[in-house]
Amino acid sequence: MTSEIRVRFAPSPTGYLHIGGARTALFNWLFARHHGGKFVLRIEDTDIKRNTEEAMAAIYEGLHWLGLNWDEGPHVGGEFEPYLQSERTEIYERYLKKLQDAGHIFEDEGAMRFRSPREHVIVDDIVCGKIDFDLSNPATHPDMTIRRPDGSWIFHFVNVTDDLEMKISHVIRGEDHLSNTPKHIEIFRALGATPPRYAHIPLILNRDGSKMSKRDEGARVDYYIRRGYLPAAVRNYLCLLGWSPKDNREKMDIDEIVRIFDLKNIGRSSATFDPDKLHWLNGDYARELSDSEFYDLAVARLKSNGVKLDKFPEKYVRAALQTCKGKINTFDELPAYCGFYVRDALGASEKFDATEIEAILKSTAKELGVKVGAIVHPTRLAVTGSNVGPSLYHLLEVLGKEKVLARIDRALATF
RNA sequence: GGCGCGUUCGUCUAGUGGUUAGGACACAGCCCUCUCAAGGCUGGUGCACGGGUUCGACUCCCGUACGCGCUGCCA
Repeated sequence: MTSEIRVRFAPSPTGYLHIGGARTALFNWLFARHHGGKFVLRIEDTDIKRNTEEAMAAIYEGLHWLGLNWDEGPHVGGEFEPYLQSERTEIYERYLKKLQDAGHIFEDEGAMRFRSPREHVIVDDIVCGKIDFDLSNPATHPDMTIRRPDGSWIFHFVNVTDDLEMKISHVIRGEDHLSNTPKHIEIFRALGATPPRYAHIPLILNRDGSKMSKRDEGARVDYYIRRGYLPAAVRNYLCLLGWSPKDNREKMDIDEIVRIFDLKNIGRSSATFDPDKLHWLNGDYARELSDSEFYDLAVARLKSNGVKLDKFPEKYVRAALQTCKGKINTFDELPAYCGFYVRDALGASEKFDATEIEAILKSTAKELGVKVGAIVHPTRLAVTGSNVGPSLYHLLEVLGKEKVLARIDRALATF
């Protein structure tokens, strides 16, 4: 008998990876990594209507982006192949037969139903504690269908069958499944098997307390990919939703989280997703990027936005982007932030450097008896057309003497 | 409706009988400063409500309210 830790993430291919699902996957992954166990990916595509290749690709992409690699599942294979429920029909038939032979199944207008033992079922949940469910009343807990007349399978049955067949030791899933758990335990027992341990994690809600749904753009992982978030930051933020290191730490290295992750430290109440906090945390990660990492990400971002960086000398681009490093929280803010750099170009002249510019502006301000800001602001506006932006001195240096003077002249002529 | 779960600043959370109820995001002010950020400092806002138990409850028990989930031949 092995006591190997085996957990799974079993999403239905809906066309995108839900942020809540991503966190469920993350917690399973953390648990597996912490214990040196296995993280299995299983696609629950019993509902053929929405089972498409693209829908599954969205799940793979999201998990990859977050760095949640699976040890068994699609693409990587494993001892319990296949990992798509649509390809496991024979296994389900076998298990159905088993239940039938043991007298747990009856037919109802062509559908197969599981006859409940009609007892109390105690769910001993790692997060929620012991909960007593009374399933004795058929009126309130009808016998569940496990197979439709057309032969397709119902979630409860195939989910349990696969968990059993794949030797899943711990089921870590959303709390929306808590009420389903006693039914699942009934099937395990009818199959003569010991149910896995359960850990139901709190749900992630919207600002208004509603469940995050596909309608909310922030509910999809691909939204964060598109908006230029850093996967490590999103992952870190997700860890903080429902789980806590208990010592006030927030920004944490994933290796450290793996080291201390414990289901015992998962909370009981649902959490509201806070875009502001994620934005802040992402900024923290962005500021920590090395110059080259920042440069690579920035260039990729600008190019995907249609900016033709090839028209500019790399030296100029590097200098320009360098002044933006540490200023932005997400990369989708970059085009608007530094766009003026590339509207038209001019190489920086040698003597026209930041130190010199700063000295000139400061001495001029002193002569005029005004604060430096009184000069800096108009200059910035004249040169950049905006009252916000990177450090003026560096900005001017990078822009170059000729262009700067030309713009100032033009601005002055306008008034 | 029935069953289940939950309820600490606006949000994420720490806290398991005695704390000035702590941290973070957001917000406001100040400092720094060429702007914006970043950083530093300061500030306000919180234990859903009502009963118990107790010398003493945010912490334990009961109830109420509110929220969420399940109650499918969805997953």
